[in-house]
Amino acid sequence: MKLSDLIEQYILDFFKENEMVELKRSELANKFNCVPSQINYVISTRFIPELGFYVESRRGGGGYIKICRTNLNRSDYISDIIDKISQNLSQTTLDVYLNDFVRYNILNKKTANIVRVALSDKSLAKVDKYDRDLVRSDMLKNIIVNII
Amino acid sequence: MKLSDLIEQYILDFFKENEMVELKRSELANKFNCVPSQINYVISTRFIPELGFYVESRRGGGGYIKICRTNLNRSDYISDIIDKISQNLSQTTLDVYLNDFVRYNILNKKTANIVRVALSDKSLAKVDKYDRDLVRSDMLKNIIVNII
DNA sequence: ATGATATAATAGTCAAAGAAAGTCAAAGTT
DNA sequence: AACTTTGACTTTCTTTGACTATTATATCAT
Repeated sequence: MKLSDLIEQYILDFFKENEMVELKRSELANKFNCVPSQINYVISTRFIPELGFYVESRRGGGGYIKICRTNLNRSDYISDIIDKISQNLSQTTLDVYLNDFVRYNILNKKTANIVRVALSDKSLAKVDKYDRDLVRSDMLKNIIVNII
Repeated sequence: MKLSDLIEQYILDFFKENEMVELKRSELANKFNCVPSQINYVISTRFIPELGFYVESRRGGGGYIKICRTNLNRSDYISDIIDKISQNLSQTTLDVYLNDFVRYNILNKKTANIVRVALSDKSLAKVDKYDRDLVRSDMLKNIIVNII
């Protein structure tokens, strides 16, 4: 598994117990034997506002990175999410969303997987490359609208 | 025997033990002393949904190609369907299939509906009108081999 | 004590380098 | 003609590092 995925998982594990995770960037980088900015990469690709994570941090002595998730209930989450899904949805970001949907019980694992497959680049191979992310976004939005 | 056939056989051998094979394109190319794109050729000509395979991949560091197999024999019904889904799948025909799937307990109603919405013309609005049926066909085939 | 300044300890940014896989068309085989 | 092999070029995602920005603490002058 990729380093970034490991770090993501490590952080996500905290959320099983907690609403909020506070970490020291350099410590974490140390634990995973990487440069500190790798942590920023993971956060900016996986702990995104669209999924209800918000991140605050402080530099200097005693600095920290705090990741919180807004604890929406299921129906609030659903009504919010459509607006937040941007016009462009990459395969990778879709994955991040789908994991979240499973967490919120919007889709079960099996269905999420079907959606993942249906909207994959492979399935969309015949769609113009530059339109794929647009189409994916439309599809996901339609799915969500329909669930409501 | 042709190189492509050798590679095909090599991959198929894994399936004797396993339902899923994950490989590194460049490693495999190396083992067979060929260019990496040869692997793509083998996959795209032999590991296709029509034959019960579902393929997914990822680029970048830690990338991979994952091939999953569905035992089409397990269900004559399904393999028939895949054969029947031609290159072109209209919205209407999709509906027919989906109803069948529900009847045969392959998908539950809710999931079938999600698929219906995801593959609808509305979701595919940004896809060239003349390509929609092609895309729909690819999507459904991938879904089918994936769910079994 | 007080305020000013330096120093150390953090975190952030951004672009380049790296590590895969994908595409496509030309050339080669059968 | 159909299928296979090859390779140059593209795209996607990750890792790294040099440089910047911010904050806390220590030190120094008054």
